[in-house]
Amino acid sequence: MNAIQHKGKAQAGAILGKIIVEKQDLKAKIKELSKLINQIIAEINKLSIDEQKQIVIDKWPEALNKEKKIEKKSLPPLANIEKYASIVTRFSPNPDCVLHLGSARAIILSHEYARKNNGKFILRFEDTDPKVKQPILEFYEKIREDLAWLGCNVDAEYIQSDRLPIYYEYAHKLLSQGNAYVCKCVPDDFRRKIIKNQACNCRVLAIEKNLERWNLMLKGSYLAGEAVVRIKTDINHPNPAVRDWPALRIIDNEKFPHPRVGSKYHVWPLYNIAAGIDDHLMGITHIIRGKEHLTNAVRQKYMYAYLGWNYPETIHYGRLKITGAYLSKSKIVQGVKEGVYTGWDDPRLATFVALKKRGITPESIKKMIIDVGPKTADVTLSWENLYSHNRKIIDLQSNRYFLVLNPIKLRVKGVPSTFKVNLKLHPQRSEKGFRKYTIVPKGDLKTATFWIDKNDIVSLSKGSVLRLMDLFNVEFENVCGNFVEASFNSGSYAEARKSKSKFIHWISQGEELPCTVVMPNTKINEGIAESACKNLKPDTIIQFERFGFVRVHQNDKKLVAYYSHK
RNA sequence: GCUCCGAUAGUAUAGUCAGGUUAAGUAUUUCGGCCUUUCGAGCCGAAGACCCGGGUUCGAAUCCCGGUCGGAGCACCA
Repeated sequence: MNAIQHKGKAQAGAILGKIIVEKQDLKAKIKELSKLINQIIAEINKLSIDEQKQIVIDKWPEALNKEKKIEKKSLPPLANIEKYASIVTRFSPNPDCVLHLGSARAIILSHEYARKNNGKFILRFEDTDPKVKQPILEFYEKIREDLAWLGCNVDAEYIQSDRLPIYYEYAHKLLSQGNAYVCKCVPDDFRRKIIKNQACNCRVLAIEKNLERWNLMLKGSYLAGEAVVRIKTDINHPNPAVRDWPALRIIDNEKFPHPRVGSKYHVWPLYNIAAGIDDHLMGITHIIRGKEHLTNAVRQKYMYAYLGWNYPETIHYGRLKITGAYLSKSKIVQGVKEGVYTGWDDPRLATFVALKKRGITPESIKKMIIDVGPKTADVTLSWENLYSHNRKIIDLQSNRYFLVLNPIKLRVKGVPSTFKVNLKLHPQRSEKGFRKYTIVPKGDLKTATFWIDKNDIVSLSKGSVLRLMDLFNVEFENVCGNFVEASFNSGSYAEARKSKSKFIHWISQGEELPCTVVMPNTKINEGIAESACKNLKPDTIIQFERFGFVRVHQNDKKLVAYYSHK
């Protein structure tokens, strides 16, 4: 058997492996077994491949039937599910930009894992930096819309800027325990010391002193930058970034008011204390976030230990990129602000609103992210992959229409009679109905006039036959000014197939509707669509045959569509 | 520089934890062919990968060590 698979030469190693798997008890005698196998193989390999085949057919006829199995792609199971009564995950964006493909992993994995395990999915806005990463009011709502579009419904929503008293309470607790201190050092001094494993002077202060400083902090006695609450960790921790991390700092609340709570607070929590406390209080069982947070987990575990909490399970996935698109919030924000992009939904961007505009379905994004899974390696996705997922979804639903770019008139002489055609809206689903056109030849020459694409007649010589799809065949004569001259050839589809004629799409003159298609690079294609497109509603995804899928954006006297992909 | 991660075809992923049933499975891509009144879909076929070097072992994609390359963190950002 093995010999046949390998062109008449059996492989000892593979056979040995197979036998051992089937009969574990032979392991002890492996050397003898190996010898035996080699002898047998030597004999078998003397035989011709046909002889080998015959033996197999005689003895094990079923062995040659290959079988194929189809597996469904799904997520690996979550770690330690059994430890928790129910699974809770969260997605926690800073509302400083719209969501984009880079966030897709956090959102879809968190949501998917929650749903798969009958758990809860929480949305938490992490808007605790009114200064450096200023939250912007419009994005709270935009993010909710993005999630809804993706089909990731949230079970609960929290906003951190509503929760400052909670963070204060725990800060107080940690200070009272002596597990945190108010540090008044200049950041540079602190850094210099901590790198050398030296505690700063504030670290050793009495608990009472620290609480006193904390009260002064809250009262507003310190200016921004003058004091910061630090969580004690291990001064000798190998990673300097872990040592005594900052938990709360002072921000000038007049200069930097918060968009939601204004100037109410000047002491703001930093990521690790806010997210750390919230994850516990909200009962998060599995944190799914980017690997840039790997050391944050280490930092937070100190705080969890002080508070007697168990740290949730974590999944730290790698960065996700897609070829040729910026997935950096700052670049997107800057580009939109400067007018480089037409808006958050500029087709060059990989924001969800842009993808939506281009007719990329949320299902396809979901499939792709689940396909990629939760591993820590960075991935660079290719658009082809996303398109392929999307195509599978929209191909089945999208109606077909004709779009003629580079229109030129085709005059067909000698059309023998009136043609009434029914063009299928979908090639595989005739139940979807038809587009109906009537072609009436005019004048003595019985002429019918159409719009066709200039590119379809470029290398044509006199006498070549073209098939107007679903209509009839014409014989090309010449190009005369703005017209392509042709004559009626026959109505036979079979003939066109047989002669391997080119099949082209067409629009009957008078049935045209101006149309522009915006490409993913913002280039604009002007052309005409068939009149049946008149009633298409915005957001509909259709396929222009021999061109590609597009999403209808506007349809008011002129059809404006965004190109998806082939 | 310090501290962590990671590396399977062009892209993505399975297999790695528990070494042998796998000369590496799947999707996409590309190329042939069939089919189809689209250059779409579908069907059939082909191409294409275990980062490198050592070690352990009868046997390594899998375990160990070293290197290379890539990424992240080292903020009073999240």
